[in-house]
Amino acid sequence: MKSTQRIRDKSQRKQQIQDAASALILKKGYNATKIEDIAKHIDLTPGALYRHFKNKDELFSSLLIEALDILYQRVAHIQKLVDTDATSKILAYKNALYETYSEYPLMVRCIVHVQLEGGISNISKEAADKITNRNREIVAVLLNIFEEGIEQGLFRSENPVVYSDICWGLFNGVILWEEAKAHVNPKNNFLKSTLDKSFLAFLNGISTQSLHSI
Amino acid sequence: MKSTQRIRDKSQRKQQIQDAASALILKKGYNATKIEDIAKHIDLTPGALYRHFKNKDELFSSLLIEALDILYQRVAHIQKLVDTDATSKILAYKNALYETYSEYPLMVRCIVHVQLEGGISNISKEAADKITNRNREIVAVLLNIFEEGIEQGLFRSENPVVYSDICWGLFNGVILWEEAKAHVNPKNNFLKSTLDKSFLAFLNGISTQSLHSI
Amino acid sequence: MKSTQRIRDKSQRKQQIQDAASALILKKGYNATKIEDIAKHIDLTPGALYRHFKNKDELFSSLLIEALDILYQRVAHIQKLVDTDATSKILAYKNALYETYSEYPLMVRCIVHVQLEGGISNISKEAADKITNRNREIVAVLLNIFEEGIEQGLFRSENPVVYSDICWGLFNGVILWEEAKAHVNPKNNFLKSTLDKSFLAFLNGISTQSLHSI
Amino acid sequence: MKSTQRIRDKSQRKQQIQDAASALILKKGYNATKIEDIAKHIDLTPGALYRHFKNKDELFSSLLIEALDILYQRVAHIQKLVDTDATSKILAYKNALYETYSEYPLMVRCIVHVQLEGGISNISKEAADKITNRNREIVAVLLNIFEEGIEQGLFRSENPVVYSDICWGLFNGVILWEEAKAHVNPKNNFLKSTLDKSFLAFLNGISTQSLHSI
DNA sequence: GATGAATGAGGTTTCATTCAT
DNA sequence: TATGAATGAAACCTCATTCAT
Repeated sequence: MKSTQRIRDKSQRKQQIQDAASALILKKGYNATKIEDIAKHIDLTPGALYRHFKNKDELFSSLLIEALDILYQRVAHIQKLVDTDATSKILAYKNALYETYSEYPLMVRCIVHVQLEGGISNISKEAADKITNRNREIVAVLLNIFEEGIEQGLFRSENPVVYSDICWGLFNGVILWEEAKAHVNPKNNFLKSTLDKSFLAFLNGISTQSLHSI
Repeated sequence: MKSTQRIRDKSQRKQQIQDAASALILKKGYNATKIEDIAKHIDLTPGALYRHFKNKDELFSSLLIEALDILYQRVAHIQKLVDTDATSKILAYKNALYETYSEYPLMVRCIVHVQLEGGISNISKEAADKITNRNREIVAVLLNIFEEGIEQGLFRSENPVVYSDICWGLFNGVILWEEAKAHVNPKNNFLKSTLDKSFLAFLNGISTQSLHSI
Repeated sequence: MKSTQRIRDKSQRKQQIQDAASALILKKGYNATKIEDIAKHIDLTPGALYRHFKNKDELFSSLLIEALDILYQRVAHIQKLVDTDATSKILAYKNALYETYSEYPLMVRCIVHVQLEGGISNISKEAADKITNRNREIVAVLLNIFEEGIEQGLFRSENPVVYSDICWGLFNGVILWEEAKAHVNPKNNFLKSTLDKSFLAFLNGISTQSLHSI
Repeated sequence: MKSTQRIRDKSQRKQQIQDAASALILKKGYNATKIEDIAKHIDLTPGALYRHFKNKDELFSSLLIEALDILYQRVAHIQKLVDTDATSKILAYKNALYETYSEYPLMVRCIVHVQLEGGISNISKEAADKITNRNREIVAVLLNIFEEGIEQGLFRSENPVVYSDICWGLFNGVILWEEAKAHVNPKNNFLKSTLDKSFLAFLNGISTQSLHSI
């Protein structure tokens, strides 16, 4: 059907724009990435781009929302796992983060950008709310796992919010730091390995029993 | 003496500009902070600002350099401590980071900004080099402590670079995350406490013996 | 075809800008000619101008490059003339200079401006090199003619560089002087006539035989 | 006497400023030479400079006026020479030009600058008139010599204005051209020699008899 | 008389966004 | 629906000139 074709085309084009934006922002930073750059990168004109996204911030936030949606699907699934201890769930959570980051490498940048700039200015309330809520949901999962782990006596007794905050800080911080190092010296990319070790160390540090896997 | 007065005036004015810039960037983000905002904030015209800083990026980088210089003095001192084990030194390092951050709250933002934007564009080579070198020196101290700790058998055997990378990621990540939370809800500011706990957990996780202090 | 139309449009607009710039600089001088003046003169906004020229100096240098390219074509052709003595070739060279100047009256201004300001600051290395090289090529032609004339015994024996330097000084100097006079009193414009006489006098002065044409 | 001392001081300071301005403009061009540069160059402050010159253009024009006054004294003297033929007088005129230029190397730049920019904007009517009148007087001397030479049958019959225009163009043009060459390659400075040859060639070209001196 | 920080007006340049074609 | 030139609103930055000290 013609209309289906159209919709697919439109949707593909949208994806194309997002990919281009993602790649360029990743390389040059948000402010250094111009609308015209993005358009040119996929043989489009600035005007055409505005048929798909209301403005630059809306395009940017769409990247974040997409990543957060995928991430949510992945972490939501972890909650439901049975026969899995909290420690493994945290590691699964970390893997979900990492996998989503692999597919949407802009995810961390977006999150940090939002933190640095205190939000995204020119987006609809809906988009802003969606980001806030998804964030909350995603963090809530982590919180739940820590609560569970503490209840089960696996983790030392502590406010689970503290644990979840540390986890998020650790993830974003390590990604950011390793990205920066990889940017300077692209050959030595130990991102995944460092990330894994950081989580193992942290988990080991809050566990009531020594983890053999370390 | 007149000339002394003048020098103090000039130096004070420079500090004033840096303070205003720091406060505004902290509140609104780097790009959203306009030269005119900074100037107005201290009852000055934009032009006057350029007597003290060659351009916006140079002003910005001066904030980072100042913080890094102070930070370096503090961490350099840690290296020389005797009768102090590696674990305590890491905690001292973290405290140095936190204290410097308390005085120069923009420090973390700057570091992250530089990582996000891939450097600062309009600064002199000297300024850029200074930042790079100070950074290297500061990280080198951390690296040394970890090497020492591993050697002494206090920390599990691992590439010390991994440990130092995790530390930096952890510090920046936690600060950033807690800042963002405090921004949304200024009353609940658990930054220091969460940071302390994160380091203790991490240290505990990599220690060969359980740390009693946790 | 649409694209052809577009290209012509773009190219025409570029020409329009150059014409406006040329006219205004001729009237008011380079520094007194503002980007906004040029834009207004052709019902454009300053910003639109930057789609065609990277900056003011690049626009300015484009005027010079265009003139030098045309000039080169004209003088290069003279070299190849057979059955033409060196004296006639010099006169042909002078005519080429004058004709190009007639079409690009900014040519002399540009050359002199470059000499006064010691170059053009904000242009790409390519543009700067192009100017330097074209200049060299154009002067080289004149040099060759003088070498030839000296060899043929038409001109008194002398370093041909001296002759060519004098010619260039003479041309630019007379144009500049007559332009200034015409500026004060537009009615009495003897530029062409004075230029012709100056070259005849100079050629007569360096010839081994009296030139009947004077 | 105290007041005499003061006046001398003031006068010396003024000279100092003029010298600094001259040197800097010569090196960097008029627009690239900032008031603060000039002041710093002689350990002065911008404010102090304005005690001696009403504004930048007034300072600039003072340089021109001083040179023109000296030049006038020198060429006026030539008119009164007896037992000197017109040809020698022209050469003396050229020497006066060159000598003045040697002492006030900005002279040619100023003249050309005025021609390029169509005058000097921010100067008093008196200053502007002084420049115009001195110029006229100086040119008048040259004109007289040519009239005399034509009358005496030394120079070919021609409108003497044409001859004087060519002379001025030749002088300024050759100086400008050679300055530009010397700027690129300071070692090969043939300014004086080329200038002399240019005048000899020109004079020979308009003479009714061959000049032996060439 | 000197100082030099500050002004203020104006310049160049940038770019997200629009809109006639 | 796509085009891409143009807009327009700011931003950064410059510097001759002033003026309180």
